[in-house]
Amino acid sequence: MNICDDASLLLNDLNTAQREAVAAPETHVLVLAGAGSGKTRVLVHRIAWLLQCQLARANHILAVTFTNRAANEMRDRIQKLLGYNPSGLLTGTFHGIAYYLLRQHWQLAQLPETFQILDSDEQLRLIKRIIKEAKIDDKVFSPKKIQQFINACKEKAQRAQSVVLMSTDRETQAALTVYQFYEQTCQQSGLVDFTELLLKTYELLRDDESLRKHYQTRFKHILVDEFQDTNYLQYEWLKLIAGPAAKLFIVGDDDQSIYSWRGARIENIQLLPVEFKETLLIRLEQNYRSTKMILTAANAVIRNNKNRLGKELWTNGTEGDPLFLYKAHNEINEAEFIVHKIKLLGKDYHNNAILYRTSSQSRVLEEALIDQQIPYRIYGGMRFYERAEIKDVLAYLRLAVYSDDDAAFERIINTPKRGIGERTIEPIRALARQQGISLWRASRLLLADNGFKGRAAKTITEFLHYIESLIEQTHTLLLSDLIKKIIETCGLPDFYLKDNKEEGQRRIENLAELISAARQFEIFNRDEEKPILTFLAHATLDANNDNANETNHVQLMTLHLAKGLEFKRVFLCGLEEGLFPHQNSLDEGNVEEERRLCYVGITRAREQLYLSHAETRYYYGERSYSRASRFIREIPAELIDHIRFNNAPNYQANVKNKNEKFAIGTPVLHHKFGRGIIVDKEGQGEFTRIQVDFSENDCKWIILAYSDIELL
DNA sequence: CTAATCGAATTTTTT
DNA sequence: ATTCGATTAG
Repeated sequence: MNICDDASLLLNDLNTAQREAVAAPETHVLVLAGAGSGKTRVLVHRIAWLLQCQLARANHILAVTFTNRAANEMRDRIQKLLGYNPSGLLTGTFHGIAYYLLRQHWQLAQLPETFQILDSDEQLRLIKRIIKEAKIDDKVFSPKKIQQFINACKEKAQRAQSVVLMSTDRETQAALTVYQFYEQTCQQSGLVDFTELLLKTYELLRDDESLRKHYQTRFKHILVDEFQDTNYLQYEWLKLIAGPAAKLFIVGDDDQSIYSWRGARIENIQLLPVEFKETLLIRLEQNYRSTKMILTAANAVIRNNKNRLGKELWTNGTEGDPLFLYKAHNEINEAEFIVHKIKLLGKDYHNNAILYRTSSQSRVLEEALIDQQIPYRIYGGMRFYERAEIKDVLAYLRLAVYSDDDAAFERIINTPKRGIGERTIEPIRALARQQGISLWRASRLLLADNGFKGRAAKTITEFLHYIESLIEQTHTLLLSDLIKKIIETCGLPDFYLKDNKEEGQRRIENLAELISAARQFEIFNRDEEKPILTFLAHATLDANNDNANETNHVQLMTLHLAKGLEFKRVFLCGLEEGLFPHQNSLDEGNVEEERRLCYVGITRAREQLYLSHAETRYYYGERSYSRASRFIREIPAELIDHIRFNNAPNYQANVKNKNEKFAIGTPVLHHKFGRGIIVDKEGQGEFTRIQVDFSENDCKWIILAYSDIELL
């Protein structure tokens, strides 16, 4: 048996198309992989195939994903499949790999060895600071807009000097000025934002021929997952690192492109076969996840999009249940319906996912789940390393490792409050700007020159001494002990407690968790040469500390977060015009992306799919009324079962105005059931009982009324 | 310098 | 409704 016969075992449980992809000859391959068609499987098997057929050694292979979740999953599955962990195989996110390259070549990239990664939050803070310093009117062009502008420029590989302005209006001019200052500050403070990671490596490879040759020779096979999410810079970056010889193995699905608002270019996937001649195109259309009903619905919806490569999912699986549709009176009623159904459908709560368009929709759902005492977990929101307390402590650490880090300096100079306010900081900034030095150096200079008056001099001295003591300890203490030390001595815990007792306690617990995380890190990275730097990068690049407990919870998340996941039962809620598709997308003329989002949502379900919409819901504290989403209409009616739900035929509340006389036909508003009219009444005074029709054609609700009923 | 108060803005989110 | 930020009063 030769090696390739052995490897053919890898092909055993694959279908024809998957096999064709995995065992493809050494050319470029573009795999159009529909939802649930086993794309990760193909990717992982391809790597194993290359290794086992000895087409490549592990260090010849580069595998790129977008999220850490995907990268971790890929690594796990490769190890499971091969039975060992191939050393030298480089897998990771675009940003993770770029970071790796910059750490290797920091000198060539003209960075300090201890350069720090700036997350979007810190990037925004920095931009705001610069706007203030440059005295630019932030009402003309908001900081967020400028942040987007800068990132967009970088994603087009445009430096501040080389920006090609589309328009020369005042706003754009101002944004460009900020961009210039921002670049300067980052360079000076050794700060690299997310996009900069990619841009810097891109420039490095572009401008340094020997380095470029080195990597182009090393990587003979480059595999990319979720290619539809790449932006311009990532694509250019990829082409550069691939060079003329490397073979690309690209997996993606244009129908699941839902990140255009973040710069993802669906065109890349269409461009690839044109730019890389002799690309083998393979479609994976057999779906192993969902029932026929669900797939038919998904196909029917996505068919309404004009701009697609074309693909139709099919399955050998069962017909399955029809889709269920519930029309709710309002968002509370919708939530009650979903929770009621979940309760009815058994105790395997983790089989249920509730998906929604906007995260604000989660609150009502959460309340309904609490009300019925059903365990749940909301995904998204604040992640561990994004929490203020964690970032505060890490800023101390950053300043200790690299004192010129202005972002870290600004963050903690007066956190906790030590009486260093604007009056004191402003001269430091001025000096720093004037001399072209960091805030840290400026404050030392100013102190030496007796530039601080009275109290300021004392507090600044204390602060500088404190940081200096930390700097010394970076050489002696273990990472986790250093963090522990910082927490104990910096005064943050007391500061948090003083601000808010309960919240403060939680923050302190998180700080304890940070020490554990550092300990964990030490254990898993024993031979790490620069543990502090790597830990800090890990904290920013992989902010998720998700101890995804596989416990029995209903899962709540936005549709965006659901991509790549699957659930036995999916509740897709808030299917209303204006919400989903979202009004902003309609205004921008980007319904197709919303439709792809809907397609993603539908194809998350293995067995049952519940759709729901509410006739009215609260929106920014105001009631709004909307029609059912067009996406519901795009699903063939014969696939849909309309369901009714009668959860409160006798809703009781207290009379607010006992002597009120209610006439039949009076329009009323109820916080739970929405708008209706009084159709009947019995009794009077204190125990008046009215019957209200809250939906013209459905069931009637008898209300024993009325503190929360408003007469209209 | 800090605390309180008022007003504006509010899709989606990874790295 | 709720949050964040800027302005204003202590």
